Amino acid sequence: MPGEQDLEDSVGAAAELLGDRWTFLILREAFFGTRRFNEFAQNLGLSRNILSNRLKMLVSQGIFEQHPYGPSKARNEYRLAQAGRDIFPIVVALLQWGDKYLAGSRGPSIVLKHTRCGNDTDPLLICRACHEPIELDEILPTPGPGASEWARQRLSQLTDSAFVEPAER
Amino acid sequence: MPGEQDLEDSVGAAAELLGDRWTFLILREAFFGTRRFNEFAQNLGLSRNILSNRLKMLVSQGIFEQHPYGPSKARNEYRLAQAGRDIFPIVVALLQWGDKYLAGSRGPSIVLKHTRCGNDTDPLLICRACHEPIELDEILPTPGPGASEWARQRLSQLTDSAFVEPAER
DNA sequence: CGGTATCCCATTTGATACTG
DNA sequence: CAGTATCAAATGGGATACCG
Repeated sequence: MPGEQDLEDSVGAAAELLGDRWTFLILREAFFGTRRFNEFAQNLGLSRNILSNRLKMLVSQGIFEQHPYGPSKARNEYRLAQAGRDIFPIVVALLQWGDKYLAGSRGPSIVLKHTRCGNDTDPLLICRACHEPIELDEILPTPGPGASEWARQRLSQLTDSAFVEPAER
Repeated sequence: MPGEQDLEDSVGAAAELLGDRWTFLILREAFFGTRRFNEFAQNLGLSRNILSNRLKMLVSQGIFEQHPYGPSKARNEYRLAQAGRDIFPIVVALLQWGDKYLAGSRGPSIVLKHTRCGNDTDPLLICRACHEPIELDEILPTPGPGASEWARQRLSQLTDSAFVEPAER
């Protein structure tokens, strides 16, 4: 069991839930159109008991929805529900980072094509308010309504751009 | 040992590297300005041997840089290197998803303030080419230069918006 | 085909103790 | 403070066998 004050924020909770050796891969498969149990198992090469666990978890979290199909509806397809579709930005962010730092000399294995405009695209994060690109040193985390007292304390001590190289202390 | 064809893409590689129970939390701490061994240990409540392992891994991956400090430079600070700063979009994406689906009734624990424009912000993903927001059903993954033969095969079979609800098969 | 149950092994975890 | 070493316990993994 971890310390008492972790998981207070959504990063922790989301990482705890999704940050699993297989979960992201299952999700990636889903974004590639995979829907059936055996397709997941074969494409990823994971054993079926684990797949069963993960799928069950993901359904219980509202990330996948089961859709019976086939003769007498005896079988299930796993389709992304809204909570699952909303994971796409996370997958994109992982893809971009991996391409930049892990892809090796051959270059990225996957390129995202934006069918709306026809270009290969490299998604960019902007501020929804002012439409400028998000720069790390222009973002300050502040306590929100759900912040614990501990988190509130910590966050309110942050000065602007806390991560910027500090003077030697 | 997983199947033969997994980890072919950057999502898999990045998830394998970062998708760990503690790694994301350590990174989040770093984005909050934490730099010292004991600060990490205390704020996260993880045991020091594990922290030691993770930090070593993150340094070896170029995510953190060690900066000696203190009397006789005997101690190390862990600062985000460029590869580490570039993880910020992933953390933001996790935060947004977590806030939306896991935060509960109290609301998000962390709000990102864009100091440049002064607003609390909810970062948005847009296409770098046409500047329109990224919609899941307008993105098609295509094989890139580093794609394996297997990945190339699979991706080239994807039709437009593969994840969209299909007709019953 | 679409799972579930069982079993065994490798790894990881966290407590604790120790060192410079 | 900043780690490393050790170790028992829990966990997670895959193989296999089994069921509707």
